[in-house]
Amino acid sequence: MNYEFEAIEAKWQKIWEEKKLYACQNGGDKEKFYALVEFPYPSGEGLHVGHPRPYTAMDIIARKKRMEGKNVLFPMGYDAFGLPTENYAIKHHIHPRAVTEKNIANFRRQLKSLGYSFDWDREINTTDPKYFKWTQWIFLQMFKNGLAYKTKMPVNWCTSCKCVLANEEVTEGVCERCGSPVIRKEKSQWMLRITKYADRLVDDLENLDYIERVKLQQTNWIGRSHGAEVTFRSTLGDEILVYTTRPDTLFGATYMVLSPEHELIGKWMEKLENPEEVRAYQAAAAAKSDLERTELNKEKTGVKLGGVMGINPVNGKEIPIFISDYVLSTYGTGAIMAVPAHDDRDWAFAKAFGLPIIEVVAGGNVEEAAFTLKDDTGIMVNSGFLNGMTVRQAIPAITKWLEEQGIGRAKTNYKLRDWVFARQRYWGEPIPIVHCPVCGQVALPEEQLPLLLPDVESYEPTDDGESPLSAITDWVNTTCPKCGGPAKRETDTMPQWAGSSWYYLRYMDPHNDEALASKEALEYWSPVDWYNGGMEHTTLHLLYSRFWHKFLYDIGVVPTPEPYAKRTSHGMILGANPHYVGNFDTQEQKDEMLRKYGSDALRPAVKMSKSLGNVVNPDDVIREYGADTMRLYVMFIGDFEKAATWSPNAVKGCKRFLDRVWAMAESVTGDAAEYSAENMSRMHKTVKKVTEDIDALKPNTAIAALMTLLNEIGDHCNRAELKTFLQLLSPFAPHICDELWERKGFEGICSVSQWPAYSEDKCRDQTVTMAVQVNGKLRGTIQAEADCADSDAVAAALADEKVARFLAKQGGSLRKSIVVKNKLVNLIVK
RNA sequence: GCGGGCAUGGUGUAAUGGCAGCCACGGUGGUCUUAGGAGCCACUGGAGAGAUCCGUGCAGGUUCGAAUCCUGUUGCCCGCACCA
Repeated sequence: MNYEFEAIEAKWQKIWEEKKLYACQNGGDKEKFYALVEFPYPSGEGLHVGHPRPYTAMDIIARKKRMEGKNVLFPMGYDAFGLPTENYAIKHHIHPRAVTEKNIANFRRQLKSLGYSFDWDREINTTDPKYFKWTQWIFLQMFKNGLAYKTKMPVNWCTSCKCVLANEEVTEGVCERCGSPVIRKEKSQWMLRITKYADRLVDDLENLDYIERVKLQQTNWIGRSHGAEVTFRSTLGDEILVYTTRPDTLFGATYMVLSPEHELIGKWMEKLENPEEVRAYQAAAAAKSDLERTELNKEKTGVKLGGVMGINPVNGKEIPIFISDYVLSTYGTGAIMAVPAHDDRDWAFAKAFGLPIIEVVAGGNVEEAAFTLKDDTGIMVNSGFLNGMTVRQAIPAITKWLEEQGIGRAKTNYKLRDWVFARQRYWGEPIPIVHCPVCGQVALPEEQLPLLLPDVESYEPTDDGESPLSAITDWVNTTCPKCGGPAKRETDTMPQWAGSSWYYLRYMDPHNDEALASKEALEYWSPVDWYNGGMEHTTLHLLYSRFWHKFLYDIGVVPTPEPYAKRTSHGMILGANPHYVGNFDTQEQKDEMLRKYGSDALRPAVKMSKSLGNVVNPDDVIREYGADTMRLYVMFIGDFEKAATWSPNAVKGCKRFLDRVWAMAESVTGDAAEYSAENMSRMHKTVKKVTEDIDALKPNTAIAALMTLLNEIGDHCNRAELKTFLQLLSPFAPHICDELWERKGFEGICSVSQWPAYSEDKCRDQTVTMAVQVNGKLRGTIQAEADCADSDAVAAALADEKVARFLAKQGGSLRKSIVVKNKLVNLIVK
């Protein structure tokens, strides 16, 4: 009989579901293991081939841990609030809830068709009121603890989504989601005080088992820098506070720069000699989108404030004050002292405006370029009492002096901004706050949670930037929970990242009505042992959820200071680029592609997209080759951490492998309960290799080892060897293994059988092939007894025919020999 | 500009100081066949008839020995980007 994957996969998926084979318990004698993958956003397009890569990898880990006797929590759910669903609902006049339900049903079907060992009893959905009740509850705790606040501030505004965006959602000045330009807009916004946790979010990374690039990216994003705040005075008498990481260069400050939005400018405006010019510059800066600011950042612009000067506190020198948009109002104090000799941007500005450049750290040529090294390379000059010190010595010395003079202090700054936590859209969690004209912002009493979304006629965002909820007057108008007077509900909703910031906790106890999860469940399962997800979430979801978790830890809700013990990340799956020049034979065609698509035509692989027509639908692959082949291929495609290109041909190779596994199983006869002597070390080696490679997240080489084993023993495999082979393959291709296990009459179900053991001892061969080098170059190989004495190996090497011939030809005598046990002999001859 | 990563056959890749190219795709030849876009077998880094020689982006270095470590350099990818 042939390998009929369609019937087999349907059969086993049904059995697993009916037996609840992969359900786990909260508690028990077994050691717990919590494996987590990022839950998907259930889009209308369905599962992308990118999804099965991380999901299959963690499924393999979960399945192996289960076979190793652990109590494994491996859950799945849906992060279902969000704009695409809402936009689809608007376009097709359907309620977003209906769209969400339809999409989830499709995702669930697709996930089940891949045979993942999720505990389906724990499925969650962030748009379920029973779920978002607790999202709202956490928000209220933050509000009560002063971490959620509303403030008027310039925000990122997407001109197409008509919605504010978090800093993390803006890339190169455009909306990360839709690619439209983002502009700055003054708006009153709910914010979360993530900056309060900045230090802990950086420092606690140290003890986490995260891959290095995730730690680095989070550290860079938080962007902690140490420096000093220094108070300058103006000739009009005001104090101007600046932030600098280089207080050592204070004597070299030859001018100052304020951001165009700085408050002192308004105060001075009356007294300025050039108010028109200043106002014009401010207006121009305000009108620029982030994109324009980014594009124009090479050329420095600015306006000198006429009629006011700054006074350098270290030497009393009067220096000019400029406004320029290279100084950001949102970082530091929005004002800087400019030291052109030792800062690249200040240098460029000084050159453009003909300002003096005073060297205060010797070691470079400040007329040619700024000298910016912050180590012991340079010596302080032109700097009064700092002269002769290195930069490293000067920084604490000047900081101490500033503190003594009462005009400055050490200061730490962060690039991290507070999190803009509101969206002017319908399909999100309502913010459970009431605005009372008497009492102000009032938290909704917890017993009134969840605060449900009202049904509305239209989900269209309004042009004035208000949420569609603002038009639902019977929902908006309410009474104040505090004073009972008339009040209005908050009409903004939470951003998409809200629900996903704590979802891993809900899986621990998903049906709890009393708490987000029981104390016992949280104690038992925390922390997540292994979390795999995309690099694109490093500074968004991953950072946000660490922040929420730390807050929940501080108020005693969760038992651990960090949510995830280990974090790994997968590479993207790319599609073939139809415009790639390598696809074309004639020079004319190549030129045509280059002309049309530019450097894009030089990439063989690109992100899959509908417009390129290179999208692969998992349903099609499963229909043609089966889920086991699909799983195997996405794991075999290449290094898990790197981007990989989908190859329709390579999929066939995985199908062929499974066909051969089927044929091998059918051919096995007899009742051997032990490996044959001939295959002994081979079996043990493969068990070791597969065991270690799964733990090291190298599924590609584990599969290669299984393919090698099949090639080696396929035609003389005994029953014991087949049993182990099926168990090793089972996490990768569970359906075919369970089927063959049953057909061959093994006991129980392969998927939950005990993971095979190996012994180091039996991994060793009796005789080994050793390479023989002469002066480091390979000249032959010898067969030697394993672990033989070095002298025996050398003797055997010298006796080898090829080696002897070479030595005779070359002449000279043996000076030295290096033996690497069981591997190599290197003869040094001169 | 800053931070990180990568570079190996026709292709995806493997080897992380010890026989470069495991495994797979593709290719060539054979076999079976009414047929082969199925299966099976053999070969498949380059040059050479061969013994051999050459070969991991490029140039150096360390080492008995380097794809692997170090220095420099070129190209590509990712993240951040006027963060003082």
